[in-house]
Amino acid sequence: MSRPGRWTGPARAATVRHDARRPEDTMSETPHRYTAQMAQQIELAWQDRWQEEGTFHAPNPAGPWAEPEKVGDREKLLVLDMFPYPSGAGLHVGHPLGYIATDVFARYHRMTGKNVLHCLGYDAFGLPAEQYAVQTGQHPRKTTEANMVVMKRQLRRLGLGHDDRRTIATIDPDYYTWTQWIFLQIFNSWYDADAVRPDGGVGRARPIDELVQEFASGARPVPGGADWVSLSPLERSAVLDDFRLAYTSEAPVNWAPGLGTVLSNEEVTNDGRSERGNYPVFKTNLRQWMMRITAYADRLADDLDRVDWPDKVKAMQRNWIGRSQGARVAFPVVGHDASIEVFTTRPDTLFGATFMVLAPEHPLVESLAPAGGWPEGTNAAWTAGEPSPQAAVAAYRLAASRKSEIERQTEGKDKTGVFTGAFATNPVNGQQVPVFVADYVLMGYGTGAIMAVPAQDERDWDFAAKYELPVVRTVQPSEGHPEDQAFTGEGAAINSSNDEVSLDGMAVAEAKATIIDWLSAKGLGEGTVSYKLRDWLFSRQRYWGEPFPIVFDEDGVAHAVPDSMLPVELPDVPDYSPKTFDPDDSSSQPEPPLGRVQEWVDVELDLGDGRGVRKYRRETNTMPNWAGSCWYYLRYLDPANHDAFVDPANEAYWMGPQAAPVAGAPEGAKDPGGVDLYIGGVEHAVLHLLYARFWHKVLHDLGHVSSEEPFRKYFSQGYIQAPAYRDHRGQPVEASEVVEVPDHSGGESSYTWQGQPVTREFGKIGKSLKNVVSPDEMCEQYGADTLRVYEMSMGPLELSKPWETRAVVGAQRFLQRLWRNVVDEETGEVRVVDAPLDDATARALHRTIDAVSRDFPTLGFNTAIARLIELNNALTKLDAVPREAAEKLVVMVAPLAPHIAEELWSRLGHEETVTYAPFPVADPALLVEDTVTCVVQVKGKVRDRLEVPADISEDALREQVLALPKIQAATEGGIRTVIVRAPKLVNVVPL
RNA sequence: GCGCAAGUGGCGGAAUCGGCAGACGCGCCAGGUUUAGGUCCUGGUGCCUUCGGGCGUGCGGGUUCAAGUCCCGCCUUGCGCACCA
Repeated sequence: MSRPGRWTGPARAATVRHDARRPEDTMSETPHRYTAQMAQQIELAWQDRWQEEGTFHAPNPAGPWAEPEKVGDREKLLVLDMFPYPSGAGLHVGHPLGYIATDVFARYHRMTGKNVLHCLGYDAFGLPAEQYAVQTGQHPRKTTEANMVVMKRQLRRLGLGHDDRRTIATIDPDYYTWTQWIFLQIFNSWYDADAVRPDGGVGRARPIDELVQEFASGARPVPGGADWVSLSPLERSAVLDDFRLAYTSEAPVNWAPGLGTVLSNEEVTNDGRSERGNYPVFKTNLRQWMMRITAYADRLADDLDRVDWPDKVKAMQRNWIGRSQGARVAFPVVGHDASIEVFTTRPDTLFGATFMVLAPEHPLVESLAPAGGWPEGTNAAWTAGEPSPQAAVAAYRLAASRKSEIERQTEGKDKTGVFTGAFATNPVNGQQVPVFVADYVLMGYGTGAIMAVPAQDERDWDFAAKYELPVVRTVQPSEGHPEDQAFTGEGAAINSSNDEVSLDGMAVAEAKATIIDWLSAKGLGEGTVSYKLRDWLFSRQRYWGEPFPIVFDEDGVAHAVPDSMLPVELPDVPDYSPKTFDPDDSSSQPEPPLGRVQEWVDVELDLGDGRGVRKYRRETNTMPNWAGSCWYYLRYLDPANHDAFVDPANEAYWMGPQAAPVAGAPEGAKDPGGVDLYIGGVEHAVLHLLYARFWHKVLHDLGHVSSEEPFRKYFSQGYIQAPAYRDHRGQPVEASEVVEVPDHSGGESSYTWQGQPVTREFGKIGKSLKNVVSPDEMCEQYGADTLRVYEMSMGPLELSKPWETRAVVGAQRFLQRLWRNVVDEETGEVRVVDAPLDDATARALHRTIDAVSRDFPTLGFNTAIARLIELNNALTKLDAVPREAAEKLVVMVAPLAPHIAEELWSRLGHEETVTYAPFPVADPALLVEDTVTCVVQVKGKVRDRLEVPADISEDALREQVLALPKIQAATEGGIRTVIVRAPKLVNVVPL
């Protein structure tokens, strides 16, 4: 290796010159020390150079930016962070944690020769952006764009190696053109549950035109039995709405008057409030846009097996989808045409069903209750003191409708209900069982009705106990099971036979299968699957979102705006604020702000459908902010493409399925493809991550993308918490103004704010706890490289950990020592020597290379930094640092602290950026030691140590150890055994 | 209540297979540089100790020559779900 011995700065290098130093440094004896000011100059200079040279531009194989010669046969790597919302408050030090981690990972892989795509855009539509605008009295476009400028500056200051050409924002018409286009793809599709997919699975999205053709030709019967040709456009539209993947329906939706908009189930907390703003949410019947995500429930659940995600997040998604196997069984109502359909996961316990329960909202409830008084012999406890079943049911339903979700919950396990006065027939044994209404059965799950089996279900047991209902055990409880409790475990079926079928003696699984077969054969029921997942409510009564590319004709039929007319631009309006109401006014109705813009709403268009120019009304709802984040990662791949949302070749290159499936995938699983590494917070586990998977699968079915999953590997990073302080009233006080008072007797420090004592806690960084630490102030006080190294050294990425500003100096000292190993602090000269490495240094260097190149790909940045510090400290102790060691160390530090690495790399005589310098490779010969310290134990406790050759034989080692004086002394009474694990350990066990 | 994850120095955290517990950093202690403070540098730093050693990875048991690591029971904290039939 031949390098200039002295730095001769290349003309274009960003290298800081002597004359750039600050006045106070000229007074000092170490004017060339790596200080915060020095770091600042270096960092800004290199950020400029990166931008000028397009250092992080990733070549595409196809599309407008095609550079196939630069792509070559390099392996690709797509590394992304979750789409950030450009907050008006700016970033705090918790935000960049993930961004820095992906950057280190991306930079490391560039040094291994991969074609790495890493970039970041802005999720700029949506409620928070709009609320911020309303608060500040400015148009959301203005505030959002201003926020993006601030955030871009903050991110740039951190030295993130993003391909800046690919920075997109959801609010750009060029972007939301394609969001609307994808919406129309979904609108114009239906889910054919019987269609065979190329991968052999069953069920996929197909164009709606194909369905229309099948209806028209008679190949597929029109639901309801009508003849397609004779249906009116409105009737056809209604039929298709039952098939489309995006459709309007009149259904109970989540209405938050305080927010002025409806919300999806995923945006409502389980205590019935809005996730954003914590407003009460009410169920109201409204015509709204829905997405048929339920069609994909199975694939969304199954395909989790093929992605590399945290188990916790997979569990959360599976839980949300809530798939359970069971059976539907019909119970005919006595003296009535109707049957009550129930869903049960325990059809094996049918013989133990002793009563039934309907949800208060169940449509049959009203007609079930017989006119007149209570049936003969009705238990007084069942009547709630009402004179008749109809009165009792009406009173109960009214009471239930007035209860909020919270009330239903806080009432806990105390079951309430009333008898409807009706009986139904248990199909397996002909027994007539009473039918109740009770709010422990939920309308939103299964069929909204259950068969109650108190012997095998705790909830039913509680209800039966309270209302004195019979209990029939149909599963033999295990020995010692209390008599007064339901038995939900495994056991042999008992009391379960009729003239045709007997389950007695069967285990649960066999009994289920047997009874389902019998029910199916008799036409009384069938095996089925039930899901918790509901269709996705997709409209919002908000201004700041993508307009729907939909117009309604005078009959009220929805029509897609033709692709050629996209985008449907969001009109600029003077009044963009949503109409909000008293948060508790459940009778209020949403009013979309776009509805106020008459001249935008009423249009005359030729949709190109042969009907010529006609009058239409535009859809005035807007899309939820999830729309933009459902596909942004695809746009990164080809942001300048005007012919397609992404060129298929670019999608296949960056995201296509890989040869080998992820670790842990089932045997023989096909790889789904997707982003190679996706890092973001776990708060999106069932929102963004589920919605994006759904859209991706639709796009896959329609042939637009080759990958089946958007995010092949997802990693959820922990949060950074910061100390927060409260005064005696419990009010947070400004954390930066708190003074620590050390306890001199060795106890814990106490804290004061403006002289008064305050208590400390650790919490989420933010305005509400007044504990914001901004990356800007860290960059100013220490430099971006120091901030990066500190954040990456705090601990494992997945853990939440406390921020400690005073500990940041440790990272700075490391970089300062690194600098000093290369640059003379007094003269600024490069001080490395062109001398060969001594043996110890060579070994230390290669051990570090080995460890670090195992840590970087597994996101073990904290341990990588520890090893780099060790090596750096070892070099510090040498009289002079050999060039080879310095250069390799600089290259290894570059992913973590890229600016100082670039500067040192340049001063060491390299003209090219260090970004693509090859990562050092460890020499295996230098990883094996000649001699090893052997630990000598007596009964498992360390008693001595011994330097031995690494290749020593077991016998020789045993002999040497037994000859040691300490061992001799310890084994005077004789030896029971000697365990030898050559060369590292010998354990002697005396008698 | 159910499910999952985690409990290691004063603090953040290290520790492929069961094989030297506490890497690295903060803090703290001592020394050096400095008029002084800070910065910076060097060294030390689990606890106890009669200086032999003893005790130590939430608690109690077990397996093993050997346990932070494996098994059983419990406690605590965090997260998720929460009448889902």
